[in-house]
Amino acid sequence: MKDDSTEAKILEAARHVFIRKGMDGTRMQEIADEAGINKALLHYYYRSKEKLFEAVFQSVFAGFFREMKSKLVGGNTIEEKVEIIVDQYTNLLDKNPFVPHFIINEINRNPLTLTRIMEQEQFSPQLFIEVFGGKDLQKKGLDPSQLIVSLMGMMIFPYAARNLVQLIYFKDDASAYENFLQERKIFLKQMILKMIKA
Amino acid sequence: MKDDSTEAKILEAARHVFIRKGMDGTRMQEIADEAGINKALLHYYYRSKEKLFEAVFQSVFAGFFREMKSKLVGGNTIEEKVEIIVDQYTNLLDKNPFVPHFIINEINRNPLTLTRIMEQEQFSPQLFIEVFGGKDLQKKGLDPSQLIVSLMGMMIFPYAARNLVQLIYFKDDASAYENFLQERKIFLKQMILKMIKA
DNA sequence: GTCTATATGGCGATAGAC
DNA sequence: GTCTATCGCCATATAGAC
Repeated sequence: MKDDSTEAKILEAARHVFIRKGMDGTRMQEIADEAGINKALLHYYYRSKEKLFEAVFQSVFAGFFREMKSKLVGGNTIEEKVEIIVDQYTNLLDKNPFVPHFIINEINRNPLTLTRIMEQEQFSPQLFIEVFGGKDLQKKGLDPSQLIVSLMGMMIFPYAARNLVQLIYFKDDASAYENFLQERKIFLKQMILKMIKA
Repeated sequence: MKDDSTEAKILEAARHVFIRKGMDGTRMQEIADEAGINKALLHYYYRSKEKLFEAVFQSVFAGFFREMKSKLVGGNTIEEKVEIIVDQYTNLLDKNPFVPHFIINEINRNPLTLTRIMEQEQFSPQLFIEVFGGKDLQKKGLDPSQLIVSLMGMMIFPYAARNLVQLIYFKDDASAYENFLQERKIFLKQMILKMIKA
């Protein structure tokens, strides 16, 4: 049963608007409209725009990290683990395509917000390093952090720069781009395995 | 000899501020302060904030594409070409670390701005596809556009998310991160060659 | 808790003197 | 061309009735 309290409706509406337009670009009126309530109520529940933004950010990324973590415990072979990571990441990005835009803006606004949430959720990059067998990689002369940053870039970029890539490569045909993203899952799994082979 | 006319000083100041804070986050007063002149002068030379922003965007990316293109004509073997692309890209990003942030914001604001400039400068992704030998890749079952999007992601992400990655992996030690980026050049060249091998 | 009305401040833009 | 002063608007935030 979905929480349809006013407070929850506001958070939900704020999530939509903030993710698309960022902190600066968002108007409180727009959030109020989307929530179907009055502007003054926003301030009644969340004292200020800044506080509302923080609440949204918290709710989005606490969930994000929690889900990533829970899925990462499964899988046995390195191939299976790679499959899980790619699928899980793309699932999250398909559901929330504006998250990369949102996160990059907040990184530049206040980098500590995100690390605080990561600590709260006990999420650390060490988790990824272990998944990829950090020791084994180093024996092969591969820096695990270089690999993980590459992985992130390859997965996130087509969403962060979606409008541009879609326009350039697909003449702005959205369904062709969806197809591209779908095929990309297979491509990514292949590439990652290629990269970690000696 | 550097152009120290008022008009040029304004564009330079606007470039700094807009790239860091984006269109919404930038105040005309801040640009005026950085240029050492009065706010009213901004409107004298560039009619509006929007027009000034467009002028900045044009100046940054016309140069960006022109430089990329001129460097891409050199090189013979595929190894040499990869070396050129990685070096050229990282050079540009080292000089303008906030460009990814800037560009991602503008992509979401108005995707057409960028493609218009690309057309002006006769820059097309076909250029990259040719560099990587698109026909050969397809024979190997590799989609050239998937490869190029991956390349972009791997190169750009560590700059777009710099503050976050630096904080997480290097406890916010900037010089350690510079080192990471330096080593990354070698890593990227290795990975790209691995990826395009059968 | 929810609304209408209003205060308060900030920002882009302009007027007009020099 | 460059400045000071100011307009007009819009957005956040609050007051106060219901």
